[in-house]
Amino acid sequence: MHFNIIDVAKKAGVSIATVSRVINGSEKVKSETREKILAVIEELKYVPNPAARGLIMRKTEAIGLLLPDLHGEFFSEVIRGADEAVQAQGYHLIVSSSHNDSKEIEAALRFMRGRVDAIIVMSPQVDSEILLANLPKSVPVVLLNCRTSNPHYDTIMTDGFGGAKEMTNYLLDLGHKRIAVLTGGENNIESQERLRGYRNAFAERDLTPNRSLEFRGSFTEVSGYEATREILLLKDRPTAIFAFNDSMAIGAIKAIREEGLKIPTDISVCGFDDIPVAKFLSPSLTSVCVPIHDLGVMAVNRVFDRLTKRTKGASAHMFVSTTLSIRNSCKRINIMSNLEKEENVA
Amino acid sequence: MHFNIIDVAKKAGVSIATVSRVINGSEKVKSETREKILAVIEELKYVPNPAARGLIMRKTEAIGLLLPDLHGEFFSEVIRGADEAVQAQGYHLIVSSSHNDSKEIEAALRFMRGRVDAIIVMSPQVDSEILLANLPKSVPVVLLNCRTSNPHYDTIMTDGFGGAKEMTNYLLDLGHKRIAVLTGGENNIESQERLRGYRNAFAERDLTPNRSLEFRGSFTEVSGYEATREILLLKDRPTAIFAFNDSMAIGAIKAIREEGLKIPTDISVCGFDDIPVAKFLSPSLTSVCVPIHDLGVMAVNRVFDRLTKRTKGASAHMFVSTTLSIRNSCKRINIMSNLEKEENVA
DNA sequence: CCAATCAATGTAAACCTTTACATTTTCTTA
DNA sequence: TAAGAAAATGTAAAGGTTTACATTGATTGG
Repeated sequence: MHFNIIDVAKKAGVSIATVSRVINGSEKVKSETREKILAVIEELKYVPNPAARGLIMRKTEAIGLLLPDLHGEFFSEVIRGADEAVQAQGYHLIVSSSHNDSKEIEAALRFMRGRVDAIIVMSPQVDSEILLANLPKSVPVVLLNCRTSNPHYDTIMTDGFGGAKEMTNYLLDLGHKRIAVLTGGENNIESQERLRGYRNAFAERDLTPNRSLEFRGSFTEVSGYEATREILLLKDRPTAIFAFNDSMAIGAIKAIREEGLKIPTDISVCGFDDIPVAKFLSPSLTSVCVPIHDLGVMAVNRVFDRLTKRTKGASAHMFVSTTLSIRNSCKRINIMSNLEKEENVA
Repeated sequence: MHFNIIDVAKKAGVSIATVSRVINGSEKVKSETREKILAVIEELKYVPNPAARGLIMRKTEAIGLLLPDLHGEFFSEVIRGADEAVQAQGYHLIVSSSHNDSKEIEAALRFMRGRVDAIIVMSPQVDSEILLANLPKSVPVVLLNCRTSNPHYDTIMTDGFGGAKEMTNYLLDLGHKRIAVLTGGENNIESQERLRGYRNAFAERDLTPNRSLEFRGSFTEVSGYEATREILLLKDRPTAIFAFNDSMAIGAIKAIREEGLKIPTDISVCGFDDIPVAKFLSPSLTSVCVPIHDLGVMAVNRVFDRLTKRTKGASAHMFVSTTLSIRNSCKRINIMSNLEKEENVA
């Protein structure tokens, strides 16, 4: 059984108010009294109940973080960044996963009611309506890569369009024409944006990307692996595979290796996100670098801005740009030598 | 502003008790009344405050999970397993990281007071005393890979000793004699156990492992990378590197590649944990397979056992055994051909 | 030596629920 | 139709805190 503040007060022969005062360091308490109380606290190993305190203070010192999933390095990094930023303020993190399911989102958001001072939601799949309907009105909310344009909330979006476009341009510049893409889910905003970027890069060169080279994955290693096996069966094999995240790229690499092909000699592969392990793969993976860790930090910092300065100001909409991390998994295609080869064959 | 149960009661023209009854589905309320209340709840978008409910019910429907770190696939998998098991019971997870710092452990444990129904702690580094002093007495606790032999708590331990021994035997059987190891921190129980297993495998063959081949890492890619660079400088280079976790193995692979060496042709590498990405590396990484995800599940299940059956029974001490995941990063050394080579040189 | 001031401490309301017990309303049945 | 039972609803305490306000005791100035 745990003791409460009343037990401490009784044992120390004072009122609970005085105990509360020494716990919170505030007010002036006769040092004699203070020490006596401290001694009792130590003896009873009394720990204040933060839930009760949160109730009356309307301050929990916790931030809620709702992610689609807890699986893999991407989310792991977001969590780490958020946790870092939160700990720096003496706060704590309450993490939940939604699996892109509106019921789970609702459950998680309910759970957080009264338990957190602010909420960060990352939900690239579940659409506006459902999400917004469940968002609490009483605490600050930051939307991370959510498919909503509601200007009422603070939002942070990574530039999937720009990143994918840049990567596609890079591949096109290397001479690749047949570039297969591995997309995430149909209605995943991140996947959609990346697809848009990919297509746009082609369009700007008056090229039409081949729709039959757009393969549907689900941001998992396995889905990348399977889609790539299909791709490798194609008679006119693409010269490059652009996976819309690194996990799928990792799956793709495995499938390619199993087929006895060499990367990037036989086929180029690149990913998106630039998760920490990307640079350690072999060949090291060329990827679109998203500052994943910083995404978490930024979201938390935004939350604290709201929390401290009672900034009633208009909501902020941040756009996080990406950079290319060029490594060794993509190769220039020598068109001339290709032509020559064909000529030789002819 | 959020509404509370009193607002709902007023608006519906009933008492808060009745509102509470319809919220909790219990008791019999005239269906007419029930519907009216439900309508008001809907209208006001009322969500009960679980913190307040937790206070009086002494049940929060949350489980605390305290990990050394939130970084990387290993912890990510533990979290995922725990989250899965917890969600299956309609519970939620409160995750915190301690960074192996006793102050942070204390802070996290304080935070959890009154906020969780049970706590799972993984703390391979901070020692018994400090940990035990801060553990709550009022809720079930499960210790995951902690350096304590206190029989009072439920514990789950992975068999680091057995796993490392098995892997070392595997390497010895392949003909390796000079096997370098990359350890975790000095006072990390997991690292200690693995080191013990490694040494024991040698001892059982009446061999003495070369202490100068025990390199100190910290379970991170970078530390594995750096230690390996040192190793590669050795005049009498080891034929195999056994990293005590996969992250360090990944770092080792990078260092080896940078040196222009081939795995496993020039040097064998293996890891520990068998994180999901291990099988996707190239060469795919031979590793000691720890059922990471299941560790989380087991811990949670143990917690629910305590929570449901008020099992006052003696605490359980589970020992999780490992298996070898043999892949392509380790090669048999042909001792004969080595000898021949030397002879040729001579 | 008394009133005024100030420091130290105590009392009780508030935060938002749930629920045992009390009360009111409705329904049965003689 | 009245009494008694059953059903529906209400009242208030409890859970563990914080804090505005009240009270006590000591100190100071006249």
